[in-house]
Amino acid sequence: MRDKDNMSVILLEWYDRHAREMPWRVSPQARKGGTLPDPYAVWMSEIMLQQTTVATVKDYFIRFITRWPTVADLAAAEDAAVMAEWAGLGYYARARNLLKCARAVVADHGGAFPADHAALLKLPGIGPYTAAAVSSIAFDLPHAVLDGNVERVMARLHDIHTPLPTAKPELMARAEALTPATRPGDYAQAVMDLGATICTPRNPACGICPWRDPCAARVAGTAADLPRKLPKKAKPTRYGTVYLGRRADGAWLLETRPERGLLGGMLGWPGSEWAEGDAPEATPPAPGDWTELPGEVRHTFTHFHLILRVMRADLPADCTPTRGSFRTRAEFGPADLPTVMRKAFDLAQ
DNA sequence: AAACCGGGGTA
DNA sequence: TACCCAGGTTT
Repeated sequence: MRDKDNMSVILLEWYDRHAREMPWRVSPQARKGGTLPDPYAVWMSEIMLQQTTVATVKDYFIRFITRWPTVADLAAAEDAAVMAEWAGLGYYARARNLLKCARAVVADHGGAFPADHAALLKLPGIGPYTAAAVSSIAFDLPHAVLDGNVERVMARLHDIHTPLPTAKPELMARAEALTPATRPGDYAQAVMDLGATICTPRNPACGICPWRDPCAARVAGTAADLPRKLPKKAKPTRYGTVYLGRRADGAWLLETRPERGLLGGMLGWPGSEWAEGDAPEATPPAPGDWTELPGEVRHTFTHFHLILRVMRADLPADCTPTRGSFRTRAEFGPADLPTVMRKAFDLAQ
């Protein structure tokens, strides 16, 4: 029962009955018939799924694949069009690397994703996890995927109490030891599905788990407490000011943020720096009768909380801004903004 | 090795 | 409101 081949067979039998439908996925039945998914679609979905839930990704994936059906189409896209389509999904470096990677696949690989794990790893935005996911799911090569789901499943299956990230090499070794030579692509998706639907962070459904018998943590009663994690440090709060200027024709004064750093390459409102402690000095991006809006914008990023004052002004038709540029109603919609900037827009409506 | 990157869901 | 989740890149 604990034999490696039996373990994978048991999980694959469960997956054959319970595989979740996803727009980028080929069913286990179709895969048994020899159909493999489009590597471009697998890659696109895996980039979007980094740090992001399936429910959120689905709509974005459909829009991207519909608008850019092949990697060559994406490689030829305008940078600003891709960034606007990505708005709201977060971690915007992913979108910049998405384009870089598409262009590298066209330039260096003749427009076809390589199957080889090492070649995938050299592409922008593709790390160990994504390289293993693409080579296993799209090409059925036996590479072990180790995402947060698999880390949790392995920690529980083997009752590993070492906290993350220290435990990562051991969890990887366990994941590799279990990866089968037959149907490795379905196996990779199966173990991640198991973590997402049965072996969940809280309240794992051990009673209906296909690996219930061999699971060491279920026997020890420690499943819900694993994996252990090193404590994280508290988030500081930063303060800042943004300026929402509107011209009589309805155009808004916006700026494109620098390529690197927070919200890199995205549209935003001109404003002050964001700093801890006292609110930093703020200079309007154009002369005008600026008034502070009631309320404030609160937003939390990965490593700090942000509180923004929002200033509003109606600007003259001949306004010459010192920062940013006007975008007409046709050139701009709030959906093009990252969430924190859209919150400021909502406050002004 | 540690810090830097958003947004959504749940309690 | 507070807390949880989670790969890749940069420094």
